[in-house]
Amino acid sequence: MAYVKKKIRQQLLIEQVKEKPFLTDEELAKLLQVSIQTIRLDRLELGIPELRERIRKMAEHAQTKVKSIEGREVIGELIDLELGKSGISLLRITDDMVFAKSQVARGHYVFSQANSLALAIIDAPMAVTGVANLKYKVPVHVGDKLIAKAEIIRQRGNKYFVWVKTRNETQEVFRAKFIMVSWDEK
Amino acid sequence: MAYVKKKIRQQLLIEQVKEKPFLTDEELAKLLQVSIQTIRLDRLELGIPELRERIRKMAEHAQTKVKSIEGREVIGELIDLELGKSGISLLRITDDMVFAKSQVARGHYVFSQANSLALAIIDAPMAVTGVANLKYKVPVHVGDKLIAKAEIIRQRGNKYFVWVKTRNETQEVFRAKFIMVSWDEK
DNA sequence: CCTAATTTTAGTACTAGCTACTACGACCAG
DNA sequence: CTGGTCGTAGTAGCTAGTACTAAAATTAGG
Repeated sequence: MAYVKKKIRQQLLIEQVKEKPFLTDEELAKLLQVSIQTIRLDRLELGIPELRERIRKMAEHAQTKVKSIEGREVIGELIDLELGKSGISLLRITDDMVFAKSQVARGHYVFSQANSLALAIIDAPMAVTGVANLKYKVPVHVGDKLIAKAEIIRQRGNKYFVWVKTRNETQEVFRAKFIMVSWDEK
Repeated sequence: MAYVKKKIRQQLLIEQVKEKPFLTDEELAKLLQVSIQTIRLDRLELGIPELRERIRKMAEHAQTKVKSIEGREVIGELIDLELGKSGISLLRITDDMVFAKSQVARGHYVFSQANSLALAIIDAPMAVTGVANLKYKVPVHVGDKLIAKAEIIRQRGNKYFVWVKTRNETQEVFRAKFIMVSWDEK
């Protein structure tokens, strides 16, 4: 009987910590109606770190997250790249990229993948987007793996005409035409 | 002389804490070649909270930040909104939005502001982007305040035609035409 | 150069929120 | 009734501090 109780309590503990990571052992003990020592033992058994560790990890995670967004020149993962010709990138849609209500991906993530890929395949030190024509064909959902294929179809002076087609597992979801403009440092 | 030194040291302290918030007083003392007590006094004077407080605030911030990104339907700050008609949003370009090399803003930030604003002004429970035509007129730099003005110019069934014009302080930098598609839950 | 003020360092007592450990009593099953 | 699991209790020790007092060092002013 007590054996079962323990498991239930530990389950509750896991839930509590997940929901409210800022609770001290003392507060957890009061919540679960046991002594502090029991909480500590449970944490030890379950491998739950102490309050300070939990908070520190959250803060560290938040920091590295910010940095990784900063340093990322390409949205998504570059799978293949032939500079001056074509490129392929992959982006997995996570739940923070979609609208809470509809679970449909925000348009700018799909755009960002295509746009940054279009930029990446251009063989020039610096370039910016000049013009873009986009067509969203099918809504994209959480879990979808978006594969964007970009191709330079024409080059005229410092202007590059790039086509990007994005597919999920089953169909084409997005299409874009970019005119990218490059320039050398003056 | 020492009066100046103190100010310099406190300035260094502020920078250090800003850059690496995970340093203890002891580590800071070693870095700045003074005793722990001096660091504590400086923190007291400067109103810098202790390590644990700093970390806790970061973690709390990270938590609310995750939620606010989820909840953030609009990139930038909504300044004005007339549902079904028009809207204005402001986005300040920070250094993590630009290319390190050229200091020019990545195209997708400008797009995201416009796209999310176009979406926000539509008076429907759910909508997605269908088609977009973009024109980047002038490169945008760090510090620029982008003011995007969106206007619904035509509505045909569940299709909304939206124009967005984005200016910085001096000129129009971006222009977009969107066709947004709305739908009711089925 | 000496004194006064400022700045820095040293040290103590106390705190939260723990870990790691030992010890004891309750309960329950075979 | 004896062994094993559980929960509880309590101690020592830790980190990274606060809050305080006091002394030493430095510096500026006269």
